[in-house]
Amino acid sequence: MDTKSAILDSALDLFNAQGTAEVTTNHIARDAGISPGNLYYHFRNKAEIIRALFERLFNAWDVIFTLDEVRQPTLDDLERLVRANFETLWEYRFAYRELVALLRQDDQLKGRFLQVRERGFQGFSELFQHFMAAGVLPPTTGTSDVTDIAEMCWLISEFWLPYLEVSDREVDPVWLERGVRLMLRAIGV
Amino acid sequence: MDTKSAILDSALDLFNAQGTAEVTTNHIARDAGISPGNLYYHFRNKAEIIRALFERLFNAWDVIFTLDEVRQPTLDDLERLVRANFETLWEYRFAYRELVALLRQDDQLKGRFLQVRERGFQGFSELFQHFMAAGVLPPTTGTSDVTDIAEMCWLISEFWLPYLEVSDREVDPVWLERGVRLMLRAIGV
DNA sequence: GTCTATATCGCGATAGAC
DNA sequence: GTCTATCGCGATATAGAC
Repeated sequence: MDTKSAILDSALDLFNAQGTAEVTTNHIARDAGISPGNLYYHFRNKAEIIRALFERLFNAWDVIFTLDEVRQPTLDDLERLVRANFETLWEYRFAYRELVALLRQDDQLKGRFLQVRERGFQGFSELFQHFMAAGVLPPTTGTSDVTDIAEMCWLISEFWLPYLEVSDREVDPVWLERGVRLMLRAIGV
Repeated sequence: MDTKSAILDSALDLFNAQGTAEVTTNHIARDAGISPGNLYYHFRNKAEIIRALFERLFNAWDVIFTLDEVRQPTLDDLERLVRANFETLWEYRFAYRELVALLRQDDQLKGRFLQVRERGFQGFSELFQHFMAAGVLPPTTGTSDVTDIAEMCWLISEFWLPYLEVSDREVDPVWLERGVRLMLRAIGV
């Protein structure tokens, strides 16, 4: 049993349930079944725990957004991708709930996050180029339009879950599907 | 000079700059130029200050969303409304940055917020009915489609600013206009 | 690697004088 | 209505034994 992982598991659960500000290192240690002192053996402070959780999220993204290069992606691929992304964002829901605050508190995290996000968005935009090339999107659509659509989709991807939470709706498969549908509508299919 | 207002002004500035968790009642008192004890004469605790700031936001919304009843609204009205909403949300940007967390911490605030938001969204949806009636939107569009469009626009209204911040872009008139344009595109004009 | 014990700090909140 | 003084608490982080 890896103590470091146990700490991160507990931290994730508690952050998701109560928020990073409310959860103390003592809470995390107790939930993980270790002493507060031991926690500080594995992590220098709470910020480092948060950064480690973000790295987990980045890894999950890597898996999701690494597309099969051998064939042209389809709209089904896009749907699957968005669904997988929703599920991952739900697993790490504390992150986007508090994102602006977390990034301001930690320059190191901010830099890393922007870097990862930028790469992700670029891959996402390329998807749309593929769609145009494959004729899924009308090829007459101008470049700026494609950018608009990609950005619109990205906005939905990132904020549909917070939107549901703010609306006091259950984040369940039905509402997630609605997010997917809204995105497909944005694309115009 | 109204001390209560001075406290709220200081709190708003500090919350926007640093986040509600980082800002203590002592900070607010110092910024407002009063003693910590005096702050507690006017407000029972920090949560009450936050609720008061949300009430200010609600009032601002009231002004924005109270439409002239005598004439049919136009797309220009919609644009103006969205711009005004962006500006207000920027003035109270701490609110949507931390919204999910703030609502979970305070049931009273949560109930009030959902009530105000629900009313706002209903008024917003009615706008779209007007548009259909006035022929700005194609009348053939189904009811569920209109709901989709309204929800899409609402999502943009609420999260375009956080989206900009997460993107590390300046929240300036140019980027705000882009939000408006994205919304008009969602409507299909 | 993990524990217990503890130092240090600062926040939220109250009491009581003016 | 405003101040100063202060209590009580709990959080972060470290020291040192095992």
